[in-house]
Amino acid sequence: MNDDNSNETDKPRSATIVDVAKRAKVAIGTVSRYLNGFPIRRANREQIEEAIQALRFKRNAAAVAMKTDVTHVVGLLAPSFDEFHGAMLEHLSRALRRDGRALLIYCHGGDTRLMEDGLDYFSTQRIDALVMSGVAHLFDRVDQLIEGGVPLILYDNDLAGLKADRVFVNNREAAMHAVRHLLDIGHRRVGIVTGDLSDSAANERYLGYCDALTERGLPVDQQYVAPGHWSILGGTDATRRLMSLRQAPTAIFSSNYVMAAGVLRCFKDAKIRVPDDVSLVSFDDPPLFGLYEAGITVVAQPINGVAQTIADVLERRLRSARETPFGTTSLRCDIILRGSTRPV
Amino acid sequence: MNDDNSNETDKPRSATIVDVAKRAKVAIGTVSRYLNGFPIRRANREQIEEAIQALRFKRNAAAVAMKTDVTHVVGLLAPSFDEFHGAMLEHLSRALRRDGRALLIYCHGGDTRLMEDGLDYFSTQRIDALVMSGVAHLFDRVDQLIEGGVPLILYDNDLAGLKADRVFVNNREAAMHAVRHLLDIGHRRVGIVTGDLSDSAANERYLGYCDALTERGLPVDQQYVAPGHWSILGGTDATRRLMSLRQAPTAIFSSNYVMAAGVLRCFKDAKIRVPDDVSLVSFDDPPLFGLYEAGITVVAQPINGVAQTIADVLERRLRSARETPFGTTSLRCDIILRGSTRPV
DNA sequence: TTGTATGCGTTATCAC
DNA sequence: GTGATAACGCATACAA
Repeated sequence: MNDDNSNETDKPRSATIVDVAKRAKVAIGTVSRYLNGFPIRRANREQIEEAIQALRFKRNAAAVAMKTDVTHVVGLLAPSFDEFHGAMLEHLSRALRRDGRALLIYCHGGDTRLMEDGLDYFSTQRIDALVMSGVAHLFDRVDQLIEGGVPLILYDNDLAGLKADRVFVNNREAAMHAVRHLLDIGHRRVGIVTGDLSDSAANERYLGYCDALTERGLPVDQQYVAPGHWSILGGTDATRRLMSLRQAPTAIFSSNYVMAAGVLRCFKDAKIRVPDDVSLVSFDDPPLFGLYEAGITVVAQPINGVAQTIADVLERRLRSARETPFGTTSLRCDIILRGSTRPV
Repeated sequence: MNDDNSNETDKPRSATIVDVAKRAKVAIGTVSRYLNGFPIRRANREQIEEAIQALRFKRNAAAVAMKTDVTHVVGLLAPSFDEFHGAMLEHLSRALRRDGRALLIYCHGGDTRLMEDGLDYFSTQRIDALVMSGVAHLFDRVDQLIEGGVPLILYDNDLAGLKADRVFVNNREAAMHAVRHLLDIGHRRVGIVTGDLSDSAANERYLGYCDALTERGLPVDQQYVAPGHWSILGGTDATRRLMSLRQAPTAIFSSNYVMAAGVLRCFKDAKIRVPDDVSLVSFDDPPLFGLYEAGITVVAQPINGVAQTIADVLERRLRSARETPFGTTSLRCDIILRGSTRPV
């Protein structure tokens, strides 16, 4: 008899389905059926519910996972949880909750070793699916995970060739519209601060920039293309380079908000005023951009929309087998005109 | 014999410890011993390692959890993942990883129903510990979790009476220093935008504000105390109220950065210039505050320090039994002087 | 509908 | 050190 719980120091063992069955005076299978929503005789149901309440019974997810191979946990692998990924995480977390799932997160900070460690951890934890922003050199590891039966959903940045669902924004068109706006108000020398062009997101945005120029019959002058490596420092350096050109640009398009912060940093140091001296448009719309001086004109990603879509796609794939063909969704970004741009 | 895996559509069943044992020609127990770092005969070790590689074996965390009641997963319950909680999450995630743990997150957005749902989900998932920012009306639910054997660590906001470890910042002193700075440079009418005073964080910061005034022999005039309810809108409203006083304050202290954004919003709408017309100091230092015009003077919370401390405390409590007395750590905040304050 | 029995992948407890 | 074997808590196939 283990009825005497003599060791008080240890974690108290919580009630199991057996305890519930015993107390409700029904069979263990009946309790299980109740828990899984199958029809139950009314009297039994009440007994069971009473027992569950009284015993504070909570299903043991580990045991369920072992039986069913379903954990109701989705892995999220991200480089950081800044304004962008943080917002993503928040919305995604809520959206997944709708279907009874939650996010197990792993933050790799761009470190390859950590990414691989994260993938290992996830496969040990038997996550139901993986959501991540693509990273090129992770192809093999991620592919193994997929072959191991873990559905993958890519957001933000693509990783071509993977058997995965994808949810992106229309990077190219959005960037094109942003730059077109600058051209519309008379700018002719428009600089771009790019992310790493090996990243699809950076490349697409760069191509959009080219599209806008080409559309107007303007050449793509490489001296106006400054790599900012997605970082604030990179953004500052890139801007410094751009602004020291003999023919400095009159407008700058930043491929993300982090680098735009770097751009602003440079402007601040060099006493360059926005938009009096230079116009600025940035991808992403972190909350504080609306407040900066006259406000920063931005390409606002529909982060919530991306999160909802990921949750939808995930739910469908997890529910209806795995045979569905993989799809790519592309969501439209809005351009928000604020005070950081003005006609030349 | 299930050696023929005829169904290709389903999730392929991954290798188990049994497969490894078979291939390595050792007993299953030996493999387990190897996996858990116990001494193993050299020849066996090599066999096992080869098998693990070849079979791509990954320990099944669900099975381990079932046996040991340890999941290596820590729950994080937060209202949102904005700049503050997002940064917290990022640092904490990394710090926990050091000890082989990861974060399962749940975002409640202030909704009581969601909080309770989150707690239920966590207890089903058998998290090893819970990290959260205290919320008053959750006392009973959280207490149950603790009684159920889940260690709790509180950060950001206290929830008095709970058997938990606590990691906070020196809210009161930090706020006092911030307001003292305003007094030092000659301000006499200093307004405060407070959070919900039922939250310890808001109250402490308010008390710090009072301390600074009292220290200088100044009265705490309630008309200068404007509740901003932690929200951007609340911050805007509060500021509007403060600035429409016949004797409007010449400086404002905002109890967090979200409300400070609201303050700035109000200033922008009312064409009030910072710091020419009014000085501003805010709690929290989101990345973009350093760039705003002349920069916002802030009380910077050591978010990384808090995260590391939480990880340390957690590790200790999870390792060395539960009998250790609960502790409260208070970390010091730095004041970063930037351009949003100036002498009257 | 309900009860019973089996097994999921590990760890832990034994004798060896 | 090693090899068998009994749990862990639950879902499920099967017989009733």
